[in-house]
Amino acid sequence: MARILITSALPYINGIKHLGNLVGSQLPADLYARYMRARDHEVMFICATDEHGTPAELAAAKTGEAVDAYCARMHEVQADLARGFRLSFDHYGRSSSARNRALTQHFAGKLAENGFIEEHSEKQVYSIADGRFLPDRYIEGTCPNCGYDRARGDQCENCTKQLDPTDLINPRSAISGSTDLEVRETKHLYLRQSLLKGEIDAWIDAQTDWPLLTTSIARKWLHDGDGLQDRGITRDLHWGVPVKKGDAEWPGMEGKVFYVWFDAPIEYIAATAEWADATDKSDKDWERWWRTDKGAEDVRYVQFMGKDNVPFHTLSFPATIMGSREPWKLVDYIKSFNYLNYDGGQFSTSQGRGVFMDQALSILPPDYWRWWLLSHAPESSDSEFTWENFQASVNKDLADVLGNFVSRITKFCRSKYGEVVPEGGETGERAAALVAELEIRVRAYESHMEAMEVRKAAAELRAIWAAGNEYLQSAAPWTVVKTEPERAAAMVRLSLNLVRLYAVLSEPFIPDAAAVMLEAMGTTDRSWPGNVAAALETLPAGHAFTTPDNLFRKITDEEREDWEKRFSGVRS
RNA sequence: GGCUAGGUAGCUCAGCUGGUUAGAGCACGUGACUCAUAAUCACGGGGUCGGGGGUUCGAGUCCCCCCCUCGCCA
Repeated sequence: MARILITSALPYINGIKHLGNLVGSQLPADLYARYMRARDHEVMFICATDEHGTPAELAAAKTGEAVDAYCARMHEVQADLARGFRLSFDHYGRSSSARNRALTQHFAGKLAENGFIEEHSEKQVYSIADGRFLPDRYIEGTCPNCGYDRARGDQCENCTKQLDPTDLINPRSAISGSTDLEVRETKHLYLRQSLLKGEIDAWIDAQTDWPLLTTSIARKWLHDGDGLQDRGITRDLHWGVPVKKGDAEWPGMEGKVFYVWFDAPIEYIAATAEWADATDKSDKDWERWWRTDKGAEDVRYVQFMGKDNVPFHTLSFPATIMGSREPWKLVDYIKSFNYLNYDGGQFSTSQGRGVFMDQALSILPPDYWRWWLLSHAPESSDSEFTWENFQASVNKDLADVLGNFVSRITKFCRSKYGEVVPEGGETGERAAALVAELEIRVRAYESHMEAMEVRKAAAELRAIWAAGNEYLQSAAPWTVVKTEPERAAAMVRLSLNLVRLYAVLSEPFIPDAAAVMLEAMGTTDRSWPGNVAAALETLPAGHAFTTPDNLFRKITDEEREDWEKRFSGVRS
C-alpha cells in the first residue's frame, strides 16, 4: 500500500466555475483519487478556495457584502457544487483560514531568516476616494503614446505599449472612477527567486518523467532573458494574510498583506491541517503527509492543474519551500491540462460564456458530465465541447453500451429465473475468451489510470463495457435457454457478475451509477479484480438481486437544441 | 514579433525511439439477433496523414522552408 497526496489547483472564490475549469484540475484529480482508493492505497485528496486579493474585494463590493462574509458564502456555494459533482476531497479548505494565515507567516519568516526576502521601496498610485493603493490593472487613463483613453496602468491594450501607472494622462481609479489620486511611497517584500534559480533548475532537470508541457514552461521562465526574476509577495490591500515574520511583527510592513500567489499554494498544506482540525486529529496526522522528517518521505505527491498554473507550481511554490530550508514535501508529479473550448470559442468566466457548474447540474446528473468531460479531457491539446458530441457520447456510451447491458441481463434473468443468480451449468469457450480479453483490458485500464492517461483509460473502460454486449450477443442465452436452461443459467450468472465488475471498475468515472449497480446486485463487495476469472465468481448461485431502473436516460434532440440555445449567449 | 502546442477519415481523437495494404469511437451503408433504453453484435464504404522540398532501401513519424489554428510572453 502506497501513500498518495493529491491536490487540485485552487478555484478562485469570485463566482461559479465553468466546465473548462472543472475538467482542468478538480475532476481528473478526483478520478485519480478514487482510483487510488479503489486500489487500497492511502489517499489524501486536498482542494480549497483561493480567497484573497483584489478580485474578491471587488466582487464583494458589488454584492454589498463584507469581503469575509462574501467569501464564506461563496465557499459554501462552491463546496456544494463540488459535492454535486461528487468530488471526493478529504478536505475542501479555505485559503483565508487561520491555519493558512499562520503557515504563510511562518514561511515568510523562514525565508527572511535565510536571506530570501528583500525589502523594496517603490512609488504607487493611491486613491484617496477608495482609500487604497491601486494595483496596475485598477488604474486607467489616456495612453501617452497613442491617445487611447482606456489604457491600463501596466499596458495600453490599444497600442500594446508597456506603461507605468504614473505615465498615464488623466489617470482615474478603475474601481470608483475617482480622479483624486496621488503617488505615494510604499514598501514591499520581494521573494529572491533568482538566488534559488540553480536549485530549481537542477530540480526540474531531475524530473525526467514529467510531460514536456510542464517542463518546457518551467524552463522558459528559468532561462528566458535575465532568468528567474524576484517577485513581489506583498500588496497594499486589506483582504489577505497580514504580513508578519512568523509570530512577530514586521517593522515597516504594518497594514500590508501577502500577495495572493504567495499564500494560495501554501494552502495545500494548510488545508491538510484544516482536515486534521475538522476530524479531531493531531498535528502529527497531517504532518506525516507533508514533512519528510515526520513520515512523508514515502508519500507520492501529485498535483493537477491547468497549464496557466504551471509557473506557480514549478517555480514560485517550490522556491517558497526550498527557501524555507525546512523538510517540506516537494511535488513528485505535475499533471497539467490544456483548455476546453466551448462551441467554437472559449469558455469565459468574465463574459459568462459556456456552461457553468451550477447550470450543468440543473439539467443533468453529475455522471453524465463526468463521463463526457473525462473521456474528452484536453490532455494533448485543447479540446472542444459541442452539444452534439455531448449528446452522442452520453447516449451511446452510457445509455446504450453500459446502461442497456445492465438492463438486458437483469430483465432477462428476472423473466426466466427470477431475481436470483441462477445455478447450474458450465460456461463454455466464449466465456473463457471473454475472461481472457477482460484480463488484458483490465490491466491496460490500470496502467492508463496509473499514468493519468485519462482519455485512454476512458476508452479502455468503454471497450470493457462493450465486451459484455459482445459476449451476450454471441452466447445468446435467450436462444440457449429454450433447449439447455442450465447452460443459459451459467451465461446469466457470469453476466450478472459482470455488472458488479463494471461497477467496481467504473466507480472513478461515474460514482453514482456504480453505486446503483452495486446496490442492485445486492452486494457491497467493491474489491478490485486482481484476477478477472475469480472476480466473476463473486456473486454465487442463489444470491438475490434487484432489477434497477434504467441507469441513464438519453438526451433528446429537442433537449439538445434547447440547451444549445440557452447556453449560447451570455450568462445573466 | 518571440516561444509552446497543434494541423491525420464528415465529427472527436490514437499513432513510442522511421518499416508490411494508416487506426479507434461516433456518423453512414448492409446483414444478424430479438433478452434489452428502436437497444446490441458482425461486416463494409470513406483519408495523396496542412503545402513544398530534402535525408533514407523505406517517412504521418527525421531535417529545411512556407501556410493555418490555439495559447503564453513581450
